[in-house]
Amino acid sequence: MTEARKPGFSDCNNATLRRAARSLGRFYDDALGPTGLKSTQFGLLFQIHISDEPAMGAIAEALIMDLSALGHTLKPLIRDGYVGTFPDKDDRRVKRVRLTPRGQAKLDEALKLWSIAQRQFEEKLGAEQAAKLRAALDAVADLDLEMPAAAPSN
Amino acid sequence: MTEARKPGFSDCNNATLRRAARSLGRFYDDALGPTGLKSTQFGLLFQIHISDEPAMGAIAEALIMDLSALGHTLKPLIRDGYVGTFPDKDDRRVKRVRLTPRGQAKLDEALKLWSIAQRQFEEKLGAEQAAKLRAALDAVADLDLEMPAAAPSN
DNA sequence: CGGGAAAAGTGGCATATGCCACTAATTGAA
DNA sequence: TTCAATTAGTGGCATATGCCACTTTTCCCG
Repeated sequence: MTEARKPGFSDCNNATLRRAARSLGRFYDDALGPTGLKSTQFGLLFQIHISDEPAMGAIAEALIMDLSALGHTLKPLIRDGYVGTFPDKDDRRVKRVRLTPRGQAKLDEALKLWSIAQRQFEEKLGAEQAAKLRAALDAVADLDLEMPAAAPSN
Repeated sequence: MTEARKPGFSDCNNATLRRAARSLGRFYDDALGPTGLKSTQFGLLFQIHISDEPAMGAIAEALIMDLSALGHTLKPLIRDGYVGTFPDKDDRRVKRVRLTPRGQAKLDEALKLWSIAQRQFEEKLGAEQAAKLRAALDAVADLDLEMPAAAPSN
């Protein structure tokens, strides 16, 4: 049993990517478990940390995620007091985000566990393989994928 | 502007993977848009299609997803009449899944659009790069990732 | 300067995924 | 045979993500 995959199985790049994402996500989630953060939240806190009080749009762009999705994802972090927001001085449409001291502390705590998971993963896959994989993934993410938009705009 | 990523940015394999998944997912979702299926649903229908009336557990294992998550994901597909379930003859705990004629037709319809997206993606990234990437992703997914489980079982 | 277009978020709705606590069936001993 | 352990799913709860329709601000052009 357990012959899970058949030859010619799934050549779908997207399906393969998601499958790996579920697998790896579980691993990092488990590693971060003690902090109470999901790996996605950790990634978000980290992105905010390395940015300078970024606007929501900037975060969404960096992470290639929908702006409204970011807003939703941010809520539990705000509720738990890890991040705070404030309006931009010059453009009242813009909402900037930053870590609270509590959020910074939580990130520091999470970074320790993250680095363990990261190391373990790279031990299994090989640091070079991992680096190549990340590079390939970044290439995919930054690809200019647009549907041909069959219908001429008018 | 748009200097999204800084050097030494995110070395997190998981974050990089998710970012790429969001990006690629959007592309395939757009491509499948006309069918009303999300790329995840397409993948699920396809997995059921290539299996022989698989049990839910078998699908979950193949896709490396949580069994309950699979159950949830299956609901809209059942509601829309694309898949049906029935109890296993020998083990009443087991619930098997199969495509309905309507589901088969929808899958056929989706496959056409999927292949266009797939081709376009591989044109941009390069078929060989894509194949290598899928292989690497499968390797990651099938890695035996386990937390060291610090606490001895008892 | 006035009004329409563009930009940045928000809220609602729907799917994707996970974990946990349970229930129903089976299996494996004693 | 009987009961504890295991297996397969279900349901509830929470986060992750997207799209769409709006609202508020800015921008920019005539």
